[in-house]
Amino acid sequence: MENGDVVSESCMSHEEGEMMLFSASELHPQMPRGERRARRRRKKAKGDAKKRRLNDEQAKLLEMRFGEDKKLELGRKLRLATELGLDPKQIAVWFQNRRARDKSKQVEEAYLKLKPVHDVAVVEKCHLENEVMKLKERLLEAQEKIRKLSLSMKEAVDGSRPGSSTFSHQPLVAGFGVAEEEAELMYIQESDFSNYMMEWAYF
DNA sequence: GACCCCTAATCC
DNA sequence: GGATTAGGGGTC
Repeated sequence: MENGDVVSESCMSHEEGEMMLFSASELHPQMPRGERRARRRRKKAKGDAKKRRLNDEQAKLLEMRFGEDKKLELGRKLRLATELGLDPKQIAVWFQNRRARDKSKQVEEAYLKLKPVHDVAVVEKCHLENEVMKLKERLLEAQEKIRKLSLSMKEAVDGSRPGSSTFSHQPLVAGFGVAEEEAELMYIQESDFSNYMMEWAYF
């Protein structure tokens, strides 16, 4: 189709039009209903207006000029319009649409660049969360062990009074089901134990 | 008033 | 159905 050809009338049915009206209202909730109707009427009235498709040469030159500079000053617009035999408004619209296409392309490229980075980060996050869960479980287990040990030690200390020394060299946890190597740790000076428990309480 | 954004209409 | 042209509202 050459520049200047008349575009045929819309083949959209009334029902289709109403459906489109609905989607427009969803996306432009701020637009009053009356205004939407008026807008549709205006659009329909302009159904006879010419919609000019640019020919290859015009498109090629516009692309070239766009490559030189994406913005369009008044002088440049008028010159281009004369050069291509187009309405200056058309030139402005073309540049506007071209900038929009350029922007969406850039957004798409940025997305494609960021996506793998994002995906790696998600996997890493998953691993770290797993790690945190495991560490929390270990911490709970350790806290439980400490609680049991402190209880047994307290009982042992209480049982050795009165007349007991400040040192207790008995294996305090023997008989409480604690592993051998852990039991060895139980030869603790009573004062050290108290200090330790105070620190633990502080935490 | 130029520009951006969303959208409809139309082309291919 | 994607690409293109153009209308129209909103913003600065």
